[in-house]
Amino acid sequence: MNNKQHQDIPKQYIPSAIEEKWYSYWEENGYFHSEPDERESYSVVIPPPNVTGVLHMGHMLNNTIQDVLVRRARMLGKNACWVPGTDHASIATEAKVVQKLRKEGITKRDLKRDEFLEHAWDWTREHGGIILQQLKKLGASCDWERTRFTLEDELYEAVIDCFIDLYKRGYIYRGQRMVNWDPSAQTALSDEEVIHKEVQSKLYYVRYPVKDSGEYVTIATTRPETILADTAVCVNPKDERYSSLIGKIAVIPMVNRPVPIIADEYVDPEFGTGCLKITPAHDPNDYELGLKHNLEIIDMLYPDGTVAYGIGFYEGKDRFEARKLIVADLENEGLLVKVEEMANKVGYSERTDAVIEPRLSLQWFLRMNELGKPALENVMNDNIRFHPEKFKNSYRNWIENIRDWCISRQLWWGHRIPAWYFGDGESDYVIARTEQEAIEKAKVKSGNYDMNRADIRQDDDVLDTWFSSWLWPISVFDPEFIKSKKANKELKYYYPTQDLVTAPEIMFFWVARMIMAGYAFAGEKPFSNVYYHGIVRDQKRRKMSKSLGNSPDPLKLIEQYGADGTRVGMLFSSPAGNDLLFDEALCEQGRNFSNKIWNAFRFLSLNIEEGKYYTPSAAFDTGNLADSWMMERIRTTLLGMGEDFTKYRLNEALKKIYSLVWDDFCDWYIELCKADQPGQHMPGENLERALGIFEILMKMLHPFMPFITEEIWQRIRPRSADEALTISTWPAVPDYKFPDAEKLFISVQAHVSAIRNIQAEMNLAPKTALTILIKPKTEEFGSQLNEARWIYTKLLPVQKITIDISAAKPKASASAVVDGSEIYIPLEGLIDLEKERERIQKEISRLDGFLKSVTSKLSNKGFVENAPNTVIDKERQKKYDAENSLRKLTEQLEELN
RNA sequence: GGGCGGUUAGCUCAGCUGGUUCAGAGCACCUGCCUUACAAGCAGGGGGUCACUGGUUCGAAUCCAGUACCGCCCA
Repeated sequence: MNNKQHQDIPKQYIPSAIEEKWYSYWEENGYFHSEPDERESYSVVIPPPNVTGVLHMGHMLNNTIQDVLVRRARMLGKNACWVPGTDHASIATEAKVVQKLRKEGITKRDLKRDEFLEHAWDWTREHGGIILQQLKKLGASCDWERTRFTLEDELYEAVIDCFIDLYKRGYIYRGQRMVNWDPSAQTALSDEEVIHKEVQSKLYYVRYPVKDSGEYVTIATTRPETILADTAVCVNPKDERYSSLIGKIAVIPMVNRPVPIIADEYVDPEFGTGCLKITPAHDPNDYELGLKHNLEIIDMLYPDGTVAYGIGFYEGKDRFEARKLIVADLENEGLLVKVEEMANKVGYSERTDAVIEPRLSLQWFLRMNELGKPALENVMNDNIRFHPEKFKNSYRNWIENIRDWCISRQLWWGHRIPAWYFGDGESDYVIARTEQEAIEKAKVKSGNYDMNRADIRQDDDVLDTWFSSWLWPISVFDPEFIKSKKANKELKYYYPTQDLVTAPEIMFFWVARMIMAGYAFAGEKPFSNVYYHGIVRDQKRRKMSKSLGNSPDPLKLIEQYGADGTRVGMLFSSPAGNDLLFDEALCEQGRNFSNKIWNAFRFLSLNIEEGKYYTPSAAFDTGNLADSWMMERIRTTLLGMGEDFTKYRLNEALKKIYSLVWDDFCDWYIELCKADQPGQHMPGENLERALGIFEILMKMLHPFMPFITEEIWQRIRPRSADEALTISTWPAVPDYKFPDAEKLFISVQAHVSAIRNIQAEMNLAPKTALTILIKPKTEEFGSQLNEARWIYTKLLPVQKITIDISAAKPKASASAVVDGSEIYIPLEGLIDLEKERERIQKEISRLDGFLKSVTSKLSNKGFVENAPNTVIDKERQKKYDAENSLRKLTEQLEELN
């Protein structure tokens, strides 16, 4: 390194000036591209964001974590492959397109399927992939040549193949079932897409006349409008209050429908009146009871949630409007007994936030029982590891209570179900990849060999988005695999992937189903580890969302604090599985750290002598205490970080390197490298060693802060394209150890701190030259300290330093006892006796308290008899040391009086 | 209703295998400093009955049980 290239290093780090430069450099040189080779593979598939989405804080966290893992794996010499891509997000995207069209005065109903899809593709082309460009700003080291989209031709085919395959295997069936109906999007939803929220509702008590008796039976309901579709009243057979009613006929109000009063254990006598109205068409439990007791099923709602024709009341009114109307009417007729306030759970659509209506509907379902078995087993036995582990429990709970998956959606944007109908019967359909194939199959199934394309029609519906993304870890590598069953080179090499990084909220939607698909199609897990990170929340613990407007713009954060600073900010308070209370102050801390690193580098640069060239040195001076200590610190930090990474404690690993760079390297090591006199350059060999250490630190920091580390790495010396930091190797843990050097250095640090404390407490001007007298605790320690004299001189304004085991405390001096050694600072004329007494008294009481606890421990018979010898010896040593120090301090105090 | 997790400094959280003064970090706070890099900095400092109660143990923030409160997931 020479100074030519380091002129005019700005005093403050300006990330924007370098981030784009290095990202382009990395990309141009293909560092992120991976091809199968003889190395061990390390693959990660991105949780594909919505194709038309924009980067939010959740993506920032998610992708920062992935990038750290991927970059470190790359540096460990693995063939790292991070596959990026986007999801077509069926319902979310379709909703956006519908909304956009509405603004243009077009309703979906006005359009044919093809026309609508054309609009959707326009929208996708316009907004699609923006998010991937944004990820580059974050530094994400994805293999962009492998970018995938769930609705691209190849992946589309894979999903169709998947449907056909599962149908053949008997896992997919079509049936009339109670589904979650979203009246706003007018589609069925899976159980997972329904969010149950607790709301304040009203419980209405309504009287139904009992036929020919003059009696009434009172039911309680939160949805009185469904009374119109009641087909029974049910009581518990053990409920003596109602036993006389069983078998009689109740008359449904308004519609005057006679219905049976039946008995079933299902009814909870404690709830409401103990009398349950049964509406088989609009409640899942009622539906089951309906089947059991063979009740009539009356559907009273249109798909848009309005009251259907033929019910006789409130036709065309929205369900909630109808609720108000029927309550008023019931009241007028004197049938409304009372209304109670009640908290209950109501299901809402995850996407449209509409209140879900349970609705009887003909849909496609996937049987989950068999698929769930290997998926459960391999998570419970840690073949697939969850981090943190606690999520195994909810995963188990979900799979063990799993119900069949409703996979059809009444939408157009997505993978169209490959079912073709040739009649109106429930089984008048065939499953086929193409229309031609469908015609042939339909001929066979119907026995009508005159069929042509006019006689069949394809199912209008598409498949649930997750029915495509559950194939993601397979299909991104080999879209043909589902059909061919023969893995291509890529799938063989990259599958199973290593780590999946995602949020627990999509554990059921996606993670569980990927695992099922992995075993169902590849016979193998899709990934070995799942890292669940928390949700990014604001200071009030609210989830960050666009609608709340409480989310900062990630790109603005990057602009303001740098990508590196923002990454550090996100990672800092984000242990796995814990929610992150986002605070810009964290990014600020990250930016400050960038600046610190920058200035450490700047300082070293400023020490370069005109015209000289320096080579960073990997060798270090074993005779130099600072070097040995620093290398030991690097060694233990590498070990610690390695352990943190295996446990996915990225924030811990970051904290370790952060502290190594800032607290050790900047605050101590660089200080000790400095020349003796202001204005002088650092000695050449010091500089080269410091640069050598700096290189190691840049490597250790690179996965977390890729941009600034690459910039400095390239500034330290000129590098060819194969010497970029991004593709360099992670530092090996050195096999040499210097625990003694570390120990000694820590003692010296403690001395320096004690002296600084005296300086501060005695209000000495920082430059007041000090005479330091150290009385070491042992002869041997004294000679060790002698070797380290230069450290005191470098870090303190030393006039004279004496290390002498027979030293006596000079008059009017401040003093301290550090680990048995005594330090005296003569302060003739400067000392404030009162303050010094206070200082020492404080230390005495601290030690006194400590001594008491140690003594009581040692005088405890049980302890001495039971504790291991090593522990007892330690306690005795502590007691001895404390007594020793206390004695010295007491003497010092007496001398002051 | 079922399951899971949490409660440690003003705030956000570490504390992993019970044993070092183990009660810690960052931020915030107080004091002093523009010291040959960095005021986005340096040095020094104050601050917690580890939710509560009981148990196990020679020894508990740590293990167990109960209580209170908070959060999440599922029905």
